Amino acid sequence: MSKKSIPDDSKLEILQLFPFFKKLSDSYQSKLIENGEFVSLPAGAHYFEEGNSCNGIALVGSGDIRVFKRGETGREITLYHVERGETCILTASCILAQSAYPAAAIVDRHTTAVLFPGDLFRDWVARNEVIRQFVFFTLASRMGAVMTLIEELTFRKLDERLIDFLKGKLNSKQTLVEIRMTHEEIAIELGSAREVISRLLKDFERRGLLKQSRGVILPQEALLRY
Amino acid sequence: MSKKSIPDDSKLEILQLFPFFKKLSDSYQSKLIENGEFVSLPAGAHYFEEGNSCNGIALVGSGDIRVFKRGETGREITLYHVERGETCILTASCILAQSAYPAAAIVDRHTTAVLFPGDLFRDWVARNEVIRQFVFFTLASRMGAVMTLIEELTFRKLDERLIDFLKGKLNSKQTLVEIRMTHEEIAIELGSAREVISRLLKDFERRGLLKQSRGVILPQEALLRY
DNA sequence: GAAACTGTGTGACCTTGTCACGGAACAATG
DNA sequence: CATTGTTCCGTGACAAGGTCACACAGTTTC
Repeated sequence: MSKKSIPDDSKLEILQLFPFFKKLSDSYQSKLIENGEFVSLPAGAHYFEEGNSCNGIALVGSGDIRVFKRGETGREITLYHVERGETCILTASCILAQSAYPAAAIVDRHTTAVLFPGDLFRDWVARNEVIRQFVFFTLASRMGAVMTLIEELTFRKLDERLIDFLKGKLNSKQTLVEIRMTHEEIAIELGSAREVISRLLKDFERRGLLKQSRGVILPQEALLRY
Repeated sequence: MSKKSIPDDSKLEILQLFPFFKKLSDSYQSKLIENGEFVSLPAGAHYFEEGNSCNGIALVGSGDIRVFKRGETGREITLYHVERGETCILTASCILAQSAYPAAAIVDRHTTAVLFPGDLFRDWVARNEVIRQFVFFTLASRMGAVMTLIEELTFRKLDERLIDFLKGKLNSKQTLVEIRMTHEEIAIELGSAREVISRLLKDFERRGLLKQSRGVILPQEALLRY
């Protein structure tokens, strides 16, 4: 994990992505700016391994941290991503309950964040209503998301989930842009196997829902109708 | 949901199952006793449906509430049980984040509990360190449990999961007592289908791991070696 | 351009979920 | 106790998805 010091204004820039920050009193705003550390995490860095204890919480300004579970066979499933304007609430939960981290996390794309020491954070949650609300709200929504994931895994078919996943990749852009992911990466997102994703994508291609080339998927109009 | 008033001492009896209660100041202990309502929930009662909002949190004294997800096909998967000395932390999370309940819950066995109004509970969590610790600790451990469930669903085979489940039923008793559950009930616990459980159990029976009769599974020595 | 690596395609096989039955054990009733 | 209905279990056929083995096509390295 590489870190370097940076003037307060880039910390401020990140903190301002979080609506709760603006609701804080001036004195708390300064506390956060003073005690937060600006960190820069290179892609590929292991943010957490399963069983680690947490000693800091990060508010992410840019990049992407992937939180996932790894099975004994080496297969993986992504639980969720932490991106611009979000925080890894699982870390918070560990800090507050002083328990071990129940998953692994890796930096998918180069990430910048403001990092706060765990004990300080615990103290703030105890004293400040706004921060506490933020924590509870984020915890509850992740909890809901994780339960929805269980529902998906248990009841939905993979082809539907794959189509939803691809459409989700487009929604953020709005147009039919190409998706630069390998079949392996997609399998990891959905908790499936590479071969299975290959088969499904091939089938989608035959049905005219998309075109493929090495490392690239180019969705077609037809995909959106599913 | 049937409720009836009961003298304070049965409320006290339930509250004393929770370690955090003893750590509270006398004044908070009295607050809890005064403001808690003793409730008795008959088996089969719908405690919550998905999407409900939560207006109270229950500390369970006896019985069993099952929290689960239901798929479109009618299949179900159990997320966890709330039993003696536990609380449905998901309710707490909803109350604190003022969000909707992301699952369904049903009373599996007749349950007694002490129920607190949501807004009062929210206030206590804000003011009292002991209660807040309790909430965070419980939230974190459920979060961990749910993530472990995802891991199980994604990576482990059903026969292993079924054996673990059966052994888990024994651990609480310690001896090779009979397990009184139908195949259907087991399927619901594991998020599988009745026919699949039937097949596996039949296979286990052939291999001498257990004996079966209608509604009853009688584990054998051999089961423990798996 | 040969070698090494990475990404994709495919067939065979196994596990699990689904559907459609049939039948056995049990309970309630006249 | 015979009849009827309900609950629970067994089974075969098929579909979906995970696993394994291996071939081969693009890319990068040297």
